[in-house]
Order: sequence, then structure tokens, then C-alpha cells
Amino acid sequence: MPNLLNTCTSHSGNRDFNHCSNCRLSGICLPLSLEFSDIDRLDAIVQKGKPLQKGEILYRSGDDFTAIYAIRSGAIKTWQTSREGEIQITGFHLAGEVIGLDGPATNRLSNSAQALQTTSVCAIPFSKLESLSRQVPGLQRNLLQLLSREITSEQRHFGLLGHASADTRVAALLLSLSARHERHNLSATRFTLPMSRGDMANFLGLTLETVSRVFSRMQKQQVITACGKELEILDSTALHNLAHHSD
Amino acid sequence: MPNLLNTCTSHSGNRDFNHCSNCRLSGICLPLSLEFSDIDRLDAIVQKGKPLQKGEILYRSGDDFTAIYAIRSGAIKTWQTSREGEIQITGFHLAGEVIGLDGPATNRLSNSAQALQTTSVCAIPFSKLESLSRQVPGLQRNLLQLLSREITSEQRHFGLLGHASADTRVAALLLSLSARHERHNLSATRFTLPMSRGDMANFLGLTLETVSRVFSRMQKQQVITACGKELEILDSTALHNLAHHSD
DNA sequence: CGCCCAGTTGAAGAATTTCAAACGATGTGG
DNA sequence: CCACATCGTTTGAAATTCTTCAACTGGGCG
Repeated sequence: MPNLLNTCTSHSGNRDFNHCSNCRLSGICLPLSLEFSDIDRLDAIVQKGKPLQKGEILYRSGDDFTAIYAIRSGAIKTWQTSREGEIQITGFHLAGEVIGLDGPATNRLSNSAQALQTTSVCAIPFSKLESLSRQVPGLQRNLLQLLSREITSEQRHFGLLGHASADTRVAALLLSLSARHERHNLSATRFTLPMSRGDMANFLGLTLETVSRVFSRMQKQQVITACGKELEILDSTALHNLAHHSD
Repeated sequence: MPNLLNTCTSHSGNRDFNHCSNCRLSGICLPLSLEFSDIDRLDAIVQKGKPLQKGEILYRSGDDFTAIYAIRSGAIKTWQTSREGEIQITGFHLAGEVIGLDGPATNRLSNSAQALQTTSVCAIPFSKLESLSRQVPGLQRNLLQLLSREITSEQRHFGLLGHASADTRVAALLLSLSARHERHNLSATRFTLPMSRGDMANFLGLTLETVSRVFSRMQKQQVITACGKELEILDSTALHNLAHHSD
């Protein structure tokens, strides 16, 4: 399918989608509730690169931290590797979300990031963002909020990983994806999963087989329909019940 | 035991411990590598309260977010409550660590915080900190670093919760506490656990009984000695091996 | 055409949880 | 001062859930 958000990349008009002020994600991205003039200043430091192809690596664990990345379209997975080489997926990130927030900790990225499908991102050089946010309080606030949200969303994930059944974990992930689609006025009940079963499993602290079995069970119970990565949520109430640790 | 850090609270001398510049935690706390004059400006907004007693609540989930808290001494646990009322402990925090970083996300605290022992904290009003950090780039950097470190440390916890055995989880927690004691030039091999077995279990995504069994096993294998909350690490190599998922 | 990859399904196994009982320390009231 | 209740912890045995190992399927692609 064509990447609508990027059809304007080539021409130089001022009113194309290639500026924060016209980006349809400005309502949920870093520019949120900034003045127009401030958005333009942010816009000036943001670098729009060419789209990443599926499988392309955006950055690797250990890379110098220079920028954070706002996802314009597509999907990215981030992960860490333990000393023993085991990987742990730390998140799936969709349009409007910002990644690289682990960088300021040590000035090196601790996660790696890879496109799960064709994905375009805005790179926001961090030192420039830092100095701009010193001058634009609203931007400073948004930046801190971004980091803090990452903290709370990870903490919410603790609950899943710590105390939830396999059904609950899978249901929670599906609902989270669903909700994030809805924010973009996309269908909350029908969408395609950007990641493999194995990725879901890793993220959820399960095995691939368990995730597959949960999918089968949910289909048998008419809660979802899954054909490969195409997902339809048939009974969102039931899914919510599952996500909240009932049986 | 007397709380040395607070013996000076009453008199008004300039060179007591009641200022960031003289706090023995300044090497790991927010003032890290700031100029003296800037530390004084930070100092001016920091509020040192009276110590919390064991069990006292510092803040509750849902409270308005007004300040972050630096722990001067003692220990604090933070947790969240799910919709169903299940609690998930999100962290144990020792001297030199900062909590409340979940606040900026929504301007309400999503965690609750409770003292696990007598604990004194500095409250740092966030709006003042925000404006001061606009003027002091080093402070802005430290603040962002603080949030980012929280993100990475939580991500590291994912690995444990997702893919580690009970032994590994417990070993990792003990080593984490040990390392944090060492930073304060306290014994890395002998200290008292501030939290209950149940708290450890909850944090690690296990049951109280499992944690207890792991403790027993580790004692049988001469890796640790645990008498109630008094812990001694006998074989730190073995503990490290356990923490890295071997058997 | 045949290989490979992602996913599904089955059966056996392992680890943790659950349920239950008992312990020691601490604190309270008779 | 002792009996009794409580709390945090330990330990045992059974139950459960998830994992592991293995075989099989179907689509995509050289």
C-alpha cells in the first residue's frame, strides 16, 4: 500500500506534510500544544529521512546517542540483548510514538530498533532539542512528559509480565494495539499485526507456541479472527475481560 | 540507629549536611557535576522534610504531582494498583535515588510510595525544578538523564520478569541491592533487606513461597546466609552465576 | 518443484503456584 | 506472667500452567 504520509517528500512546497505543523501526528507528537512559531522552530531541527524498509535497522544497542526518533508511519520494534545474548523486546512502536528515550541515560542507546514494515521516522537531534526546549517551556514540558510516559507505560507492563496468565498477556497486547490504532482514526477492530508470533511472545514473556495456542483458543471462542497477521476483534468485551485477568 | 544525615537539621550553620552541596549523596543525586553556584540555586528550592517512619506513606497513586523526591537515607517501595486491585511493586529505592518520575506523564502520580524503614527525603518542587533547569543546562541534562535511567533500568527488569527462572530473579535482586550498597561504601556482602519476602516476590513476579524456597536453597548451597532480613552473601561468584540464568 | 520460514498442534515434562500446615517472634489481654 | 492471637516466614504435597520437544502444515520464492 502507498505511504501517503510521504508522497510529498520530493517537492519543496511549504504546505506539504513534511513539516511538523502539517503533520497529521502533531496532535500526539512532540509539538503537542505548542505555538505555531515554536512548532516552526522545532520543525527546523527535525530531520525527515527516507523511509526504512521492513527489516531495516534504525539504530543498534551501543550506538552513540545523537537523536530521538518520532515515527511518522509504520512500526518499529525495540529490544535489548542480555549479557548471555538473550534478546528481550522492549516495545512495539507505532505512528506518533517516539523512540530512543533510553539514550540520555548514558549517551549510548541501550536498545536496538528495527522497522517491522515500511516505516518513516523523523530524527530529532537531541542536543538541539535540549537547547530549544530551554527556550520553549512547552517543549521542555512535552519532552519530560514523553520520558515520563515511557516510564509509566513500562511500569504498566510490569503487571502483565509479573502476574498475568498467557491469555491476559495476549489480550492486553491486542487491546493496546487496537487502542493505538483508534487514536489515528483507524479501525480498532480490524488491523494487521506488524510483528511475528515470536516477537509477541518474547515481548510478553511467553513462548511462541503459547501465543499461538492462545490465538487458537480465542478464535475457537469467537473472540478474534486471525488469519496470519490479519486480525479482527469480534468480541471486544470478551477481550477486555480476558485482559483483566478473569478466566 | 541514629540517622546521621539528619543530626544537623536543627541548627542553621551553613556547613551542615542539610544542603545539597554538603550532602554526601551529591555525587549520585541531581546536583551531580553542577557548579557550586548552581548547586546552591538547586539547594534553594529543595525542601528537606522530617523523616518518614517505617510504613509511612510519602504519596499515593492519584495524588497531584507537585514534586519529585530524592531519598537521603532509608528505603522506599513504590507500587501501582491495577483495576482489579492487584498491586504490582514497581521498585525499591535506596539513598541517592529519586522517585516520583512517573508524575510528569499526567501530572498525577501513578505510583504510591511507602517508607520501608525510617527514611528521609528531599522534596524538589517540579515546576521550580523545571524553570531552574531551563537556566542551568547541566541540571536539565541531569534531570533528563534521571528519567532516562529510570527507563533503562525498568527495561532491564523486563528481561527478568519475562525470561528468568526464580533463582535468577532473586539472585539479580540481591546483587542489585548489593551493588547499590557498595556505591555508598557500605558492605556489599552484608546488609539488611528492607522489604518482606512478599514484597520481593511481588516485585519479581513470583509468589512469596517461591522466594522463600529460593532463599532456603541458596542457603543450603552456601551462597548466602539469611536470618530474617539480615543477609550475608557468602559466594558472590555463585550468586552472579545464578543471576545470569545458568543453573 | 522443492526448500524454507512462520505458524500450528500434540504430548510429555518441568517449573512455579496453590493449598495447607506449622513455626518463631512479637504483642495483647486476662 | 502466661495464654492466645497475629504476622511473616518456612516447608510439604498436589495441582496447574506453561515450556519443551517434535511433527506437521501451508504459503512464498528461488
